[in-house]
Amino acid sequence: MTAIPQARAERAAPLSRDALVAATIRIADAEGAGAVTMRRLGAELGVDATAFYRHFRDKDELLQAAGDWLVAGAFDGLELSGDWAEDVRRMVLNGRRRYLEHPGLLVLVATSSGPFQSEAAATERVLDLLRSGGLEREEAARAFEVIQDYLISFTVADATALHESIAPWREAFAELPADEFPNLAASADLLYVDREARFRYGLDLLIDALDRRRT
Amino acid sequence: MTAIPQARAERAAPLSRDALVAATIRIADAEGAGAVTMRRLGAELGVDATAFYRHFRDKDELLQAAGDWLVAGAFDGLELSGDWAEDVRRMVLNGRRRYLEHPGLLVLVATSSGPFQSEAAATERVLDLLRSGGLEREEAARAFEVIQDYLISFTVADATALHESIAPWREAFAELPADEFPNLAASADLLYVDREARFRYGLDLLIDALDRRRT
DNA sequence: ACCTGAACACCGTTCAAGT
DNA sequence: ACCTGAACACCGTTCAAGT
Repeated sequence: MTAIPQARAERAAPLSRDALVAATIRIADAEGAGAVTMRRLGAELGVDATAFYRHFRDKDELLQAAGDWLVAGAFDGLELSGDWAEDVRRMVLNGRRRYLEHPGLLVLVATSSGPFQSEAAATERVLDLLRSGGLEREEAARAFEVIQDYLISFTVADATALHESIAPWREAFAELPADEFPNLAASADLLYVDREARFRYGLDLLIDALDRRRT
Repeated sequence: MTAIPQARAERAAPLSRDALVAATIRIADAEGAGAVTMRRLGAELGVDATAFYRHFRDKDELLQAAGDWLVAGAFDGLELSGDWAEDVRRMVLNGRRRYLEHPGLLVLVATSSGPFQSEAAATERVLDLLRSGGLEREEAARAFEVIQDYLISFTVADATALHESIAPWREAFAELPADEFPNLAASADLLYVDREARFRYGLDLLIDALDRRRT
């Protein structure tokens, strides 16, 4: 399976791993991570909830497959410029865009464990870029880990926050006495406004520092 | 409530919000985030599971209170040096240490939403440090957000990973053909080894870049 | 070979009844 | 005023029975 099936498959086509993964993507996109249950999956595919267990050992194995699909597309549409720092930036932002196209699925998959098959190829590609710019072996390995964690952790948090409002923060901070919280009062209009800007700011910090560590 | 009660309170003391939060901390520390259920909480305190609802509206309100306690201690034991970059580093590492003393609780609280009361004071203190070093208003606000997200996101991921082995990653990568994944093969011994080193490396990248943005 | 459906051991939460 | 206990609407998963 390489693309998301568009049609709502209410007819009872033959059940398969791919059909279950596709239904998972559809439900997570439309109704959020919490909506992906065995019973919901069965209803989506016109099948009993427990038919699932003919194709996957348990729910975690389904999430592995779904996560594998999500990560496999992390470089889709990526165009490199030849400039090292700019390309690291493009790679990360491309992955982020891909993941935010499926926020519900991302949140769902984040609860899963273990490595995805497609992670090996992704790791190889990022390591290749990092080392090609002159980052030595150990530096590249650590940079890879930090960049990966930064991308995944922040984007999962953003995907989770998509459904809840950030208004509670702003309201809670707005009510605080300015004499007791002077810095907070002075910065209140800047906090919790734009999660995309926050992500890019931190990413630029990381890349700037890495850029200076190249030999 | 400012300290963790040590005693296993099997006797039926009068139920209260503090007693429920203390039991939550104890259970999460000892048995993990998943063990904190209404029925388990009731058993811990010698009380019916539903007695809980006399003191909290729902489970999320309990997690808010527990998170508030956790964040309130983020600066406990912190000693500053007077050097700006070193102090930013100490602040973040102090919070991380505090959170990793209660990994189960951290994971549990991470599923909660909304701001904690103690976050205001913590934000004020971090903003104060950032601005005192010469970071301008907007730069300080964004730096605060990135540092906060970095600390929380990475540490939650580490706390989650504490209970699962990282061995699957290393094994999966070790089996890959070296000619197809040359960079991965060359770096396999460096990946997924030390999460603490990874955290500090990324933190140093962020602080280095911020240090150079001071005026 | 694959799917069904009852069943089990769990969740969080509500509400009438007890004291 | 506070706690109990049955009950509800959910979970993921197992297993014997169907076709």
